[in-house]
Amino acid sequence: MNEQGAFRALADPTRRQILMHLSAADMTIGEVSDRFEMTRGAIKKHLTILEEGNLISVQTSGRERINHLEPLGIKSAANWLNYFNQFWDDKLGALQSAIEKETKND
Amino acid sequence: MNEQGAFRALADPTRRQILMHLSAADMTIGEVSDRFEMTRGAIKKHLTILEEGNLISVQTSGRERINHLEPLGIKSAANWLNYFNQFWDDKLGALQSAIEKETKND
DNA sequence: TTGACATGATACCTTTTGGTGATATATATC
DNA sequence: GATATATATCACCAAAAGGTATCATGTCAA
Repeated sequence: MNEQGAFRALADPTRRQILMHLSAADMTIGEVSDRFEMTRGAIKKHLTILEEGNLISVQTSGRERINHLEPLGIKSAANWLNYFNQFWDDKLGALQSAIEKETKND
Repeated sequence: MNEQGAFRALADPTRRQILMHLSAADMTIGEVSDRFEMTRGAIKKHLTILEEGNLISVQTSGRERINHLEPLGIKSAANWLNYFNQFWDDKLGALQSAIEKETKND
């Protein structure tokens, strides 16, 4: 629950692109902003919103802030969406129930 | 692809609640707005945005408009999120690859 | 300690968003 | 036809979002 922060963060295309970049490697704010034609300030705001949605987490190292992907928010959004699978695809729903069972036994 | 409309629509909590209501039953605009303390006009706007994101589709019947859940948009958002599973949960990723294979053989 | 570098923070601007209220149109129903 | 019902549309408003520019702070390196 509390998927609001995650869905709010996911609504912006720039933020989704940031997540894609962070899936390739952890990055500092500067490294992220190098990949966009936008000021550091704007990127910093996006990173803050991603952090609030628990889609990324941040580790400070000296004067750098290293951003990396965080499962929590992404999973909460994905779980919310997966609720709807049951309404049009029973087979998929059954398999995903199996996954949940499986992952609990880790 | 083109998941922007879906994610934009999902960002608002009222719209996510509407989807939950529509998962129980198809509803006219009036029936949806009866479930919220908000004007019909506001609900109509939300339904338009949900339709633009392909999260619902609408069938006209006389003077009524019947809204019902639509897999397309929800699946496109879910698929986008599922891409990230591979980065922290190999077992889950493997099982979901199996699902994709399975559902293609339908 | 001085200077360069990475980030933090703030004020400001424009556009979008989420909502209201009023009015118009189309369709049932009597 | 007259009237009630369901929705459509439009103007309007306040607040939030997305961006810039500027200045402050903390840290590394010589």
